[in-house]
Amino acid sequence: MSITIKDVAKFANVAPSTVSRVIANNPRISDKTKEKVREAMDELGYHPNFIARSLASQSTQVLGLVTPGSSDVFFQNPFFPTVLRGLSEGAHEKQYALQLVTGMDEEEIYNGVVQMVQGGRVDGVVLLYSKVEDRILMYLREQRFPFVMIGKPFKFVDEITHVDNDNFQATKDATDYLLKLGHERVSFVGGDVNLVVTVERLLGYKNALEEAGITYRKDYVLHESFLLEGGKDAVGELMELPLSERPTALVIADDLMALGVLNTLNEIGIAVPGDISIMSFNNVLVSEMSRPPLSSVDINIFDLGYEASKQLIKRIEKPEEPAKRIIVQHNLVKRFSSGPLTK
Amino acid sequence: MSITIKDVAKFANVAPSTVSRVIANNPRISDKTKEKVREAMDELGYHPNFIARSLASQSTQVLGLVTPGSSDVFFQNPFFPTVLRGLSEGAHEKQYALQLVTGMDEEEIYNGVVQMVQGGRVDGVVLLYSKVEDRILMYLREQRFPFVMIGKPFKFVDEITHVDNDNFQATKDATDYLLKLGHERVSFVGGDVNLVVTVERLLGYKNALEEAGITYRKDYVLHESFLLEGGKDAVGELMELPLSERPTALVIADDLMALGVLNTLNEIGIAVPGDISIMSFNNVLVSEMSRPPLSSVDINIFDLGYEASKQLIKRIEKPEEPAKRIIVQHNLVKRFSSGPLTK
DNA sequence: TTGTACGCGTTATCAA
DNA sequence: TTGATAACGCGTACAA
Repeated sequence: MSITIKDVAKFANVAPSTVSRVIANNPRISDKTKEKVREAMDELGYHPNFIARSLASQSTQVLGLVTPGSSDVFFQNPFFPTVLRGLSEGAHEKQYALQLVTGMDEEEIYNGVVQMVQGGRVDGVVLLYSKVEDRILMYLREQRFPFVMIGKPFKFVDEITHVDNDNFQATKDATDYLLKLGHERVSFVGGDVNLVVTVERLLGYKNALEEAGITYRKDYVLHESFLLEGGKDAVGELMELPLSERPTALVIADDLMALGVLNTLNEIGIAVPGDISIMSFNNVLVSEMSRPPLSSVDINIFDLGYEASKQLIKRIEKPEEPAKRIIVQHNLVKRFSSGPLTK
Repeated sequence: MSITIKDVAKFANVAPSTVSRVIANNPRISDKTKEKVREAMDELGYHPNFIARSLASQSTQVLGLVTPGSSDVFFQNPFFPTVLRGLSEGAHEKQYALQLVTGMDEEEIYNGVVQMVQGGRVDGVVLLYSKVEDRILMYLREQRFPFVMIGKPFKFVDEITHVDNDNFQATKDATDYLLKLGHERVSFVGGDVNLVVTVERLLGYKNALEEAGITYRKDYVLHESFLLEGGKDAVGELMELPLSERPTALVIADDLMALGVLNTLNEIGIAVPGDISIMSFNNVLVSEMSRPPLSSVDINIFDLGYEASKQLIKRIEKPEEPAKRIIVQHNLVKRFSSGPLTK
């Protein structure tokens, strides 16, 4: 068994409660006693027991992280490590630890969240995604448990503190950019339609077309999984269109998908950006290393994570404050996968 | 305040201890009482408080995950998400949660581990790396705290349970493969020399050369960071060699580095595999999508993680069992970045 | 088979 | 400024 507060108390000839106060740096303890107690702690190699502290104070200093149901594919996406780094840094600054919900499907993850929350394992939760329908969100809301979301809530936007990009504007910017390069047949390749981010981006895309006076075509809009395979499939679908109607530019909602597209186009002998321009999202590391390097909307993933943990901690410490919407800047990074229309 | 064991006890007209026993499914409780208590739990929506349980039972059902000091670059590497997925699955099967140590540098992470361990936050720890000198490992060893390592311990190999590839043999296989293709000037591009995996791979490389009767050249061995930039720098160094002495094949210790190499070679007009063959390690997702697709040694990263959490849980539950060395299989995946010597 | 009583290591309230 | 003492919610030895 390790050294407890009682051992320190005995050693320093004070009461356990006094030791506790020294740990909390309570101003009503004399400097002399503090000194004495701290020496005792050092001498004995005392470390506070977090579990006991949590039980007594009803707070754990731990944040729970919730990934979408398909956590296997989510982990694969370079988005995840970066957002995690941001979360980690934000949490660390305030001495919070990070705990992951494990589980293979949505059901398991839901149960994991309930256990975490009811079991008092965490003080708050970060949802690393935003879905159109979400049991987990509904549950947390019902419980009035502190949580923040990365992304835009589908409902209750001004009740839920969330950290998001302006995905509508970002996609509009991306689309505008391609339109200004002279492209008129611009296609949108989005991810899972159950994700709010997909919905928002699609709206931004449509809006850009509209303002440019270009008719929206349903067969120019594709939805695939946020992965390499998704990119391949997308190309297949577009190539079914008659040659004269094929898009000359693509807005792709994720770099990995874009990589898939790039490779598939390469295989069938279509040049980028010669025949087709590509603009994608996230600006992860690999986007720089593809052939050609991808033009991509940098959404500052690290900041999304960093802000999320900061906001959650605020929410835990001051639950009465109103919900906030934090917008993280985006900016277009133009590389070589996009260029002016050549024909 | 939420429902406690006492509320359930009152509701079901039994003692709190009886409820506790029902939760533990103690065989000495009659089926009738169990039934009654379970109904009460359902009725009241009872969920056990993990913190209280942890304090009483001195166990948390949480595993701690420790990344190397440079966690920012570690997170970037596609190795991380995959190993995490494995860890998560292994932990979830046994109802363990995962907690991350946060911290920006080695010092902070060390402190995080000490807090985690002394604070009783976790039942065991997984080290996701193996370094030549490691305070954290020394600390855990001194404390006799349950931990496992992914990779091969530099010291105390048969005292520490670890999950590893046979990196010596894997690199030997990779090198042999290139030698058999006719290459004689084979270079080795390794990662951080403080990592044991780098040391092991270098030994395997040397051994393969030796058995093939090829003299080892120091200037054919490079050490860079496990990232894209590392790959670029490596090419720079090799190009300083006189043309006739430049290697015709490269063994590269990481796919990301290999990607960097690939791109840099491409920029300066050197063909792969025409002029230089490349064989790399890890076989992460992007290796398939590069131009040309990378030949890579698949080290089954998921299994490394999965086995690690399984072994750690065993170790927690049966601390008296002897340490084990678990070897995860590797296999060469031949794609298009490697080919026969052409001159 | 079930209940009583205590301990786990803290924090917090109330006196002194 | 400090010390008793009672929570916090659960597990378990011992008693019944």
